[in-house]
Amino acid sequence: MTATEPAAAAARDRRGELLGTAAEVFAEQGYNATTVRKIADHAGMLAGSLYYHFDSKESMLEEILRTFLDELWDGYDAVLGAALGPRETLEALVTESFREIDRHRAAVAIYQKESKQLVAQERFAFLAESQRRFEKAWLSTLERGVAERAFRADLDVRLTYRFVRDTVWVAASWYRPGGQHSPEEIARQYLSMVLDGIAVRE
Amino acid sequence: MTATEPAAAAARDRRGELLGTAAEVFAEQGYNATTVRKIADHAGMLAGSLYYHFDSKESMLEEILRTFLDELWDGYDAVLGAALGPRETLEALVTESFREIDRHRAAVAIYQKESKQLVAQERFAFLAESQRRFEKAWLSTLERGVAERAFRADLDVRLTYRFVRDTVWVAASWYRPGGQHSPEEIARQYLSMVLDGIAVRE
Amino acid sequence: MTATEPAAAAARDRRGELLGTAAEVFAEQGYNATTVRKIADHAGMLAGSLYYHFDSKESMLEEILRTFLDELWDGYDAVLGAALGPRETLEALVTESFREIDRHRAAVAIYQKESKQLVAQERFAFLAESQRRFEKAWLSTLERGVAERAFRADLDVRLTYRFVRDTVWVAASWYRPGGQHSPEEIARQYLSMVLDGIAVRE
Amino acid sequence: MTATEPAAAAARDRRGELLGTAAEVFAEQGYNATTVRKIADHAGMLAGSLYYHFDSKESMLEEILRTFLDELWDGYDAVLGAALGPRETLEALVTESFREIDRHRAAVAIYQKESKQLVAQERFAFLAESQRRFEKAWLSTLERGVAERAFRADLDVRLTYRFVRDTVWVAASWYRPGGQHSPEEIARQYLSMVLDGIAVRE
DNA sequence: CATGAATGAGGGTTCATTCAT
DNA sequence: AATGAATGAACCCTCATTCAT
Repeated sequence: MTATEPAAAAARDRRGELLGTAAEVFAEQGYNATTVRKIADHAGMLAGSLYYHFDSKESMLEEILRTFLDELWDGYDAVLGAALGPRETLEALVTESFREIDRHRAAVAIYQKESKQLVAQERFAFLAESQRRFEKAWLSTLERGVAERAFRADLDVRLTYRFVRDTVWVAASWYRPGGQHSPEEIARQYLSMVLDGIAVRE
Repeated sequence: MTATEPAAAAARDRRGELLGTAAEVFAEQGYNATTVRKIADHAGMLAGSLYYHFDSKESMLEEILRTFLDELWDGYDAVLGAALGPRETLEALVTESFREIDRHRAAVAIYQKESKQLVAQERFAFLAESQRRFEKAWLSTLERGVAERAFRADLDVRLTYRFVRDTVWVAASWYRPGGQHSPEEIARQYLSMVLDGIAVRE
Repeated sequence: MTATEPAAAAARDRRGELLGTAAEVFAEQGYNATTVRKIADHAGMLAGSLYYHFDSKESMLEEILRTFLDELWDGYDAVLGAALGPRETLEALVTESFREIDRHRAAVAIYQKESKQLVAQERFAFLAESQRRFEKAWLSTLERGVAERAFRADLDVRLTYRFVRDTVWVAASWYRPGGQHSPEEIARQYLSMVLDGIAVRE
Repeated sequence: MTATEPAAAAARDRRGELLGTAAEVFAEQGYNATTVRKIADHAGMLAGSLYYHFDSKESMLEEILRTFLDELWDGYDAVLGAALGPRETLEALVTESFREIDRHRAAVAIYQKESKQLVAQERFAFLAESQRRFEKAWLSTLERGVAERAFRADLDVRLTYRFVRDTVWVAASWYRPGGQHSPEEIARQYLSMVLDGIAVRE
């Protein structure tokens, strides 16, 4: 270890802190409505000072989303590589999603709200790539489930995909970490509704 | 009929057209990212000309949302006043919601994306009022359903409320009117998933 | 007399009315702060309609000021041509000025407030011409008065000119026609102060 | 003394410079006709840069007028608190006024031209307050003077108040600091006219 | 690392003016 | 004569960004 490493680690931490602050403000006010000055206020510095740490407001957004998606895919890939049955896969994906919402609430909220406009930009092409992988993972799981009679035969798979996807991620808009339900508990209840429905079985 | 009535009707139509155009652009690009010039471009006029018809960009947004909510509540009130059982009420509310998404897709999308920031403003306090009524209508329907054993006894009613609410309205982000499914058809499939779940019954 | 003359007279009257309205608004709110729309509102018509009667906002201002100055000079020329002594000339000019304030209060107020900026424009060069004649008339009267020992020998004539000029015209800013003092009465009191001062003579 | 004090002093100076520039342009062109860009041009910067120092064009105007009135009242209060006779008070007030015109020519000119419209606004209510105090100070001085036989018994005190007030302040429209007459010299001549009149005493 | 001051590109809005009806 | 709708230039202001200190 050289003497510069602790300094480098401190710098990394500062970046992380600042990104966290930025993510919170982006999530709460919307990316466009968030001024660089507001972020700086929350961080206790002046707007110009942020440019020592980051190239631009957009690069902060990019880093926030990239970090989130990298971690999300670490979790998803572990699930998808585990060779589970379709129902278990779906359960694991949903649970993993709620865990990500718990850890990256702000990033998820930003993603939900802004990704549709952002994908059009070259710089955020990685969002489209992620969406394609996401769709493929879910669709194949659902199709496998229908084929293996784990899921109902009459499902419109694309519609169901959108149903489950939205249903899970929109939760980021109201979820508050540290609330009375753990992510796993919320996942369990969501899965119960999605899998078995809310109606009483006759 | 006086001679001025056709002119007044024409003026109303023009307003309506312009609001439709504005709603589309707001929905597609986001309210903040939409410049008045973009709206004017879409309408084939200059930015300043819009101010002959409207007081401000914000007043356009307000009128779009007010018109949508007024119509929505016309439909909802009819359902709620019909004294249906809880399951039928839920079915009717969901179906009505998809009809509104069909008729006011842009307004619904705007509502979904912007209402959280907007309610903080005095001018958009009517959104909060609508949300309260909305929540009350759904919660009471769900509670009634649990009491009457139409819905499962183990439901977390608040969680279920959010689940169903989001599930329905998020559809506005991908729904395209004139597609292959009618709103009623989509409502039917959503209801099938929400009520009976996607898993095969053993 | 042809049949068109009454119509022409009516048109002249309408112009006069509109100019009177415009002058009032200009005087009250300032020329720049007065929008064409405000004038039209006061006249009970739409902004565009004014352009049937006048070429531009500026041409309204010009006509208001020209009409006022024409009448003012009619009065002044009568006084100056009457071959009075310097003190009597001064008294007559001041009295005439208060009569003009009474008749053209709005125009005088506009003149006071705006002429300094306006003279720079070609179109309003007539204001400069009027100011030159004005200055000449007053200076020569004062100089004559000093020479003939009607006015004090120690007067700084230019300073006195500005003193008397401002003192009189500024009255337009608070004068209200139809108040308790007639213009002649106000003139008398002003003259008493200007000629004899406000201090008690020992 | 800390190290930050010189910086704070420099910032104060910059504000002062900019306000001086703005006041000059406001005085010359009128508040409404003055664009923020023109001020910035005179200050050698871009329009947007002014907003680093000031909240708005209006706040610049407010600060200019407040600063002027604060200083004016410092001077007036000293005079009024000195327990002079009415004639000496009047002389001192007039002299003080010309000194203020000398120091704040631009602000006085702006005040003269704009205050009538401005008082209507909440933000400029302090102008009305100042006017009330001003009127009270002058009226009581004049009344005292009449009672103590320093001023003529036949004065219409309100009319005289307006006469003197206008007489003094209008001078700001032509006065140029650094000209051949000092403010005290001009005050002396004005007082001579106001107190003793311009006519020869018989 | 952070500040203070400035840049420059837009953004929402106003308004005198035009013109077909 | 007057209306209704539109134009286009300009205006005040915001904000991401830069940079010397």
